[in-house]
Amino acid sequence: MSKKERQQKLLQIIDGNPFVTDRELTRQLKVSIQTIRLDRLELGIPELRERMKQMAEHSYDQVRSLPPDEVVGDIVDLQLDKSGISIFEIREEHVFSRNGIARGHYVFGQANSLAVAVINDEIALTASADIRFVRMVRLGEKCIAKAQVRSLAGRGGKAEVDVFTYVGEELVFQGHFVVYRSAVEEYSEGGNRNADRH
Amino acid sequence: MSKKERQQKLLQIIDGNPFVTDRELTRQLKVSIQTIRLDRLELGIPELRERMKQMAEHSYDQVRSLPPDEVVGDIVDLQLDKSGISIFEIREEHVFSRNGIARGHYVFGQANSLAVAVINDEIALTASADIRFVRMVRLGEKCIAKAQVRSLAGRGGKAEVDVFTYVGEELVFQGHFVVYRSAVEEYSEGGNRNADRH
DNA sequence: CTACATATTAGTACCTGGTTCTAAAATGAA
DNA sequence: TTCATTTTAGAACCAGGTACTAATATGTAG
Repeated sequence: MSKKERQQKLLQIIDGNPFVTDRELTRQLKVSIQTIRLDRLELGIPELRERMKQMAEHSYDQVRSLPPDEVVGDIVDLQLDKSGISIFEIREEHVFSRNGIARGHYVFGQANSLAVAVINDEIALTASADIRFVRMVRLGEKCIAKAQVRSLAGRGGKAEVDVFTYVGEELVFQGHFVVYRSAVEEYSEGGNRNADRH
Repeated sequence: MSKKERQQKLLQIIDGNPFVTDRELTRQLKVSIQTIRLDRLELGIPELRERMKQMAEHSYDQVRSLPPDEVVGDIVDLQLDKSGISIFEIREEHVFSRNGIARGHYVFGQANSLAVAVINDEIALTASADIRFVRMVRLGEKCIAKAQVRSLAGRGGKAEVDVFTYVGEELVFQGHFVVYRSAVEEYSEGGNRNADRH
């Protein structure tokens, strides 16, 4: 095996399992530990502990900045039981890698989260929805979802919410949501805008 | 400062910054490094490197188990243009932290992904859907989605797919999806079961 | 074949951030 | 005072390295 081949293999192994020590690498590549270390040096791969530290710091930053929270999208305006607006930017993790088109359930998720948030109730649950993906949404586009409460029964009843999602002037998604309110055990998909974060 | 107070403070500091070394802690708490280590021992707090390792492994597991990929759920059976079955287990990251109920767009996403995957076409795109959350899904429950292709127009036409999602015997979700096939630029939400992973 | 360059291996000293253990000193309460 | 608890000190050891020096292999061009 040539040096290049070995270094390619080394990259693969570490990519496949970043938690591998140099000692384990000597076993897999059948070269001395010094060679492994020279290879890492040439390839700019830091030592195991540094790799773990970077991963830990990265995930720590992510946890701080990206709370995997109740809502998809930022709710920028909310008039309870009336209307609401949410903004959601399509990033790498939301699209099909092949063509850069947003995965439907994110677009749906933004609308759904907003529909639930706009209903002023301890527990609001989506019961059903009628939706249309009007045009596909691409990586980098900013989706602005606007919700309007259409009808509103009393506590324990159902509310109807229409959501229209735009990119710029263009309509990309529309949905009609039926949301149940309070203590409804039969019907599913719950949420609460006041939910404790973390 | 009493021992208890100090240990409380130590917990706070490490919670606030898991990357702190014992040496830094001696400065902040004004006790010897041995005391810090005895405190960590009593409190069951592992050493810095172990903390970093755990964080790194945790985030690595998440990345592995949660490929921000084309499909939500594991497709276990697929008869193109006919039917398909997908399994999806509701985990921590899929539920509202407050009540452990699955967020709707994951349940939707499983069904949607399956509806798109079952259509035998380079690019299949969801055009619209009519869905109902029959009962809420809770943390730990395993959703089994079954898709049936109801009608199938030729290439470039539209297909209709029904998806029923069960937890055990119970129906939790049902959806009727209209999926467009091939080179349809107007209609959105795309996917391709053969898409390159990674 | 020889000479030279490159690649590989070996070995030592040293580093961080600890653990484990023993033991001495300080502190507090009965 | 006496005894228990708490705190500090110090030494040996560990993993998983870095940094450096030096010897040995291996390949390749002339």
